[in-house]
Amino acid sequence: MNTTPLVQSFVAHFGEMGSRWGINRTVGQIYALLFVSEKPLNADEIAESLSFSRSNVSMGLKELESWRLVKLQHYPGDRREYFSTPDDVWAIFKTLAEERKKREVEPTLTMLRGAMMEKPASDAERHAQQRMSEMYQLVELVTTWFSDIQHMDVETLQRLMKLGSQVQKVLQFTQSLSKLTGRDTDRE
Amino acid sequence: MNTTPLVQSFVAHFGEMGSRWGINRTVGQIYALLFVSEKPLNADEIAESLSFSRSNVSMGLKELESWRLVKLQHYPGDRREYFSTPDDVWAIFKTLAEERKKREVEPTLTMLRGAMMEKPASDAERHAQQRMSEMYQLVELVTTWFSDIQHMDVETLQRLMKLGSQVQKVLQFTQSLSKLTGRDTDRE
DNA sequence: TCAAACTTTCAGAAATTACTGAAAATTGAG
DNA sequence: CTCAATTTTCAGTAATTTCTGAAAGTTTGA
Repeated sequence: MNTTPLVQSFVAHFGEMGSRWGINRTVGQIYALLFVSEKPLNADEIAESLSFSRSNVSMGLKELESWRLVKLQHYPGDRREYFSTPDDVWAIFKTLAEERKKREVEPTLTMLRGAMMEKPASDAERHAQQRMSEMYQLVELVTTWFSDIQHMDVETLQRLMKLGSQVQKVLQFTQSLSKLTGRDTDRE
Repeated sequence: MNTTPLVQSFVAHFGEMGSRWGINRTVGQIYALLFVSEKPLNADEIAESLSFSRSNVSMGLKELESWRLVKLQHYPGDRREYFSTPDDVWAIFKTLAEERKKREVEPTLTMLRGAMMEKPASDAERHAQQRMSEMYQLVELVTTWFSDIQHMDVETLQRLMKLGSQVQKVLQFTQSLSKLTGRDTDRE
């Protein structure tokens, strides 16, 4: 496997970023390599390209599978497993967001809910609960919204994106409109 | 410093989550403690509460300062520095998003721009550049949109949030409206 | 059922990251 | 300016995470 300097710098960048993220260097690099590869790669090809041990690649792929970020396929007459990333970048983004939500956001919300249920034993606890509740509301707000977006198709999304800061104007407009029509656009 | 079990579990959770994030356990715990604390704390109080060495707290606070997540204040007649987190959770969220963008997104975009400028030397490179360009567009789209949201005030934001999945409907509605009025709501 | 082809597991080694205590630097009151 | 209070730095150690090679496990075709 010959990797060109172009691909190499991309792969290296993902390695560095990966470790700044929760993901480790190896995993980041494997992902980057698969992302730009023209065709699916098997574990040995990956190991050779990145100069990792075969077992390290196996671990990395397992991790990527747990994130649902790689596709696995077979070729007739070849028993090896070939890996690739999904083509649609938006789909990749959605998967990533979903997975992070499950791993990072949900446990936090659960913990906060638990803490908020406790009877406060002091002024300090009352204050702590108040703060936790503020955090809870924000996180819920953001994730709800995020999941709404997640269910949009690419075209709608791109239109919404292009709309950009006008979202605010649109919002104000629909609100004043709802007063006229009497139909509330607000969920409350 | 006596920390109640309620606060302790909150702090512990942030420690664990912190390491799953890019931030280390110590930093996560210090932040959590400050977040729920009724009043600003000095470094010694933090060190005692969390049983960290004084120097570790110093490092952690420095890191939090670099993320602009803590406020520093002084009390008359007391030379020690007292730390707290901003009150407004939305402001905290914005700061965090801004900082992550600067540290993680910008460098990636720069790298991608660079790679995309290169003259492709092969079919494989052409394909790699195509993929990078797809990634670039997605990241730009999401960050542009994010920064639009960042500039909204809390009230508008909360209305938008409550609107939720109806955003899609609103969007479709405004689009059909623009055909009637001839005024394009689209930036393109 | 066997054996070759391939993948996974795992204990220990290597590398990285976090933490501490001691010492240096800074700060501000007198 | 001096000195005590406070904070920061940093070299060394501890803890954690990553990576490897060897061995065990699995799959499939003959």
